[in-house]
Amino acid sequence: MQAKKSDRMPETLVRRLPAYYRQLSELEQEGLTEISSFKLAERMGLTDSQIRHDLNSFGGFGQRGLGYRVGMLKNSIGDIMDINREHSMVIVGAGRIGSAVANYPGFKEAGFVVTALFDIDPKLIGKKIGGIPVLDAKKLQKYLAETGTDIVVIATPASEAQQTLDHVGGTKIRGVWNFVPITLTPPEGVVVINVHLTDSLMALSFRMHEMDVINEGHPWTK
Amino acid sequence: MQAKKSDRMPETLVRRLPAYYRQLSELEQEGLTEISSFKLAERMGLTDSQIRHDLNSFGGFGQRGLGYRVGMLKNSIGDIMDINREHSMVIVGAGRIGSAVANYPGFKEAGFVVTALFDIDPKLIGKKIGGIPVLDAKKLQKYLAETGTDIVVIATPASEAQQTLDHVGGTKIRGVWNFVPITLTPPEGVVVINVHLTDSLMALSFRMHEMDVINEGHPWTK
DNA sequence: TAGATTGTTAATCGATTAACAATC
DNA sequence: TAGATTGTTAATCGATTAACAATC
Repeated sequence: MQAKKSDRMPETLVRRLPAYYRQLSELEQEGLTEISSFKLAERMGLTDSQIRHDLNSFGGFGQRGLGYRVGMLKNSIGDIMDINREHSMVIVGAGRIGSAVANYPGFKEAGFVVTALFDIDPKLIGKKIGGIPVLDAKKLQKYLAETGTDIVVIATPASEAQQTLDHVGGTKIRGVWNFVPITLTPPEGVVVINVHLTDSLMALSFRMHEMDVINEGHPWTK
Repeated sequence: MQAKKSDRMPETLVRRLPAYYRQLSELEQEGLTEISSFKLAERMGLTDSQIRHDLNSFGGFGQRGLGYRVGMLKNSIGDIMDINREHSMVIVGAGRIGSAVANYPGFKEAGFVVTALFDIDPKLIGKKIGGIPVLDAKKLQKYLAETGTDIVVIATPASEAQQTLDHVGGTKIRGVWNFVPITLTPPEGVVVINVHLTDSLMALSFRMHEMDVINEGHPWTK
């Protein structure tokens, strides 16, 4: 049965889940064991009502009169996001973007481990980048079939990105993390999350410009 | 006069602006000179109504009966985002995150040029990373005062990020691009855009897990 | 117990979509 | 002109906020 789109959680809520997780980790490190929706809201710049609403869309995690247990809630949200286990990733494209991702710290400590890079360039194959071996891109499908890889990171030239995604569609991979700044069409049953860093910079530029426009009292439309 | 929050464009719309720009660039490369809201919507997975609505919040760029001029619209959206000029950036923190950003291609071709990295480590000061000089972090404020730097990229250890942001608040810098996975409090008059890559990975993990949960027919709440 | 705080429903707000007159 | 497509207002949809009974 094809899942209805309405079964999926709203994007706005999904973006808040990692923020909850991060905040709860910080509270845990501070040694706090309980927190109310009101205090959590204050720290995160949300409303208490929204937090209770968000959490209750996954279940009742709190105790009336007391609030939420920090460790228990963190663990529950970890279960919901399925990050209380290790995920393995491969990076397709060992150029500058792929190298930057391979060298990026923080993924590993969050439990996302890069096991291999793939490239077509014979000068790169056999080398290591950030301690991770670069393999022949021809062997990608075989590698994915033989290993329990969870996530494919796309870091190819723009011209190759859709084709790479289509290839991945033929494997058991169901998650793709795309760094290439183009609009991709995901194969059936594959989740694609885009990281468009240049878009993020443009949004920053817009907000800076918007501030000027507002301060000058000029509306956007004449 | 303090700008009302309501003067600011909705976040959902701001996230679509770079996507419009990117799509129009692709159309331009394909040699198309006109496009209707209907065809643009089809390519982008939006509705024609939404596109007209979005564009009209900045002005009337189309011609009834004809559609939109690709080049003209791209240029107009570029003006709105203020990306029809070069932006200069400095990166604070020349560790692994800062290096990855400094080595990342694509920013430069989008007109965002990194002019310097800053670090406190004497072993790094004086070196170059991705062709960009690493300067002494003590000289950051002076550098910002003397140059026309537009954007500060924060890539410090988590413990230093808020302090770095507070320092920046005392300069003429009004845009900060933060790669550190903590919740920062922006000084008055400074726009902060966060790039939380680990959050993005967690959202991917959630969506993959959600697919399983839906397919198994298990609701999130019992 | 009394005070506190959740879980949950109803009210509000804002964003998206539909509709159509204006006009190229 | 007739057909096409915008600009713009009204209707709808969905997300956020408010309110309060349940209960720790």
